[in-house]
Amino acid sequence: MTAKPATLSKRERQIMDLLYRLGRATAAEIRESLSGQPSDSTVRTQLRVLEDKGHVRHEELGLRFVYLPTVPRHSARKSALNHLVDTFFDGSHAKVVTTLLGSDAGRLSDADLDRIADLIAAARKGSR
Amino acid sequence: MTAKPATLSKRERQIMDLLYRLGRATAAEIRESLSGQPSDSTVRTQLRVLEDKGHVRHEELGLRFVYLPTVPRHSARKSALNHLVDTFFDGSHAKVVTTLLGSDAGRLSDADLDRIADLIAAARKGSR
DNA sequence: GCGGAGATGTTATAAAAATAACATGACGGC
DNA sequence: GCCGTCATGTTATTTTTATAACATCTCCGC
Repeated sequence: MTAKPATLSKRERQIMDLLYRLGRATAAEIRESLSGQPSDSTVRTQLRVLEDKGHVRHEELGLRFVYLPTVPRHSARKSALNHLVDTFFDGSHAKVVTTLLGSDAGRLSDADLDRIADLIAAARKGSR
Repeated sequence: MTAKPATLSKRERQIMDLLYRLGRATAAEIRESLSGQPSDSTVRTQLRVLEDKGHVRHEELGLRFVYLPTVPRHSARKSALNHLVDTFFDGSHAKVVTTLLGSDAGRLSDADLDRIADLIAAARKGSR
């Protein structure tokens, strides 16, 4: 029982990101996805540290541990998004949206566009 | 001349974020905005390390140094946004957009909404 | 021209992170 | 039942970070 600090080092952040992508993962799975070839024991140690700090918890699945973030994805992504908006987009949601819509990568389907258009219509109504 | 690693520690990230928010800043300005009360000398040392690693550079303004990121804000924010989209939104731009539009914080003005609507119209045209 | 305020440069030290060696325990065959 | 595999637990070591003391230099005003 050590607990507390809350700040994340670079490797810890990598692991947390991975967990948020995957939802949950075993030590072995995490290890495979990490850059560098960290030893198995390295990864597990870090997971234990993260657990100490309260960032992850584990469930026992059979005899292996499955790790997952303590902060639900939804909350974490909200903070992350806000932080990014403040840091790179002057706090403007609109700037992010226009950037995304303008992106050539264009990962938006017609259905997506429809849904977004609806949201905009709704937002307009609300503000009148 | 040491150079290289490229990975950012937590404090370093704080500083970089700050620089991206402000655009440029002196050691003193950065110090003021950092949590904890790091000594002046601490901050300057870290700035020098960041410079070593190639993340920031400085210009001499009179006799003081003004630090600024080497990677232009635009590029950095692109990477940051992509990373966030991949980590928390399953790689879907649409999900981010709907989240932002749905946010009660509602930082969107009518003018913003108009602009976004235009972009959507354009996107639709493009895909037909 | 001297002294101090406010910069920067250099070097040192404490704390944390990153990595891994070594030890232990639980199946699942043969 | 014994052995090897695959997990986990414990502890140690190296590297990097984080922080700051101490030294130096440059204007500016008196």
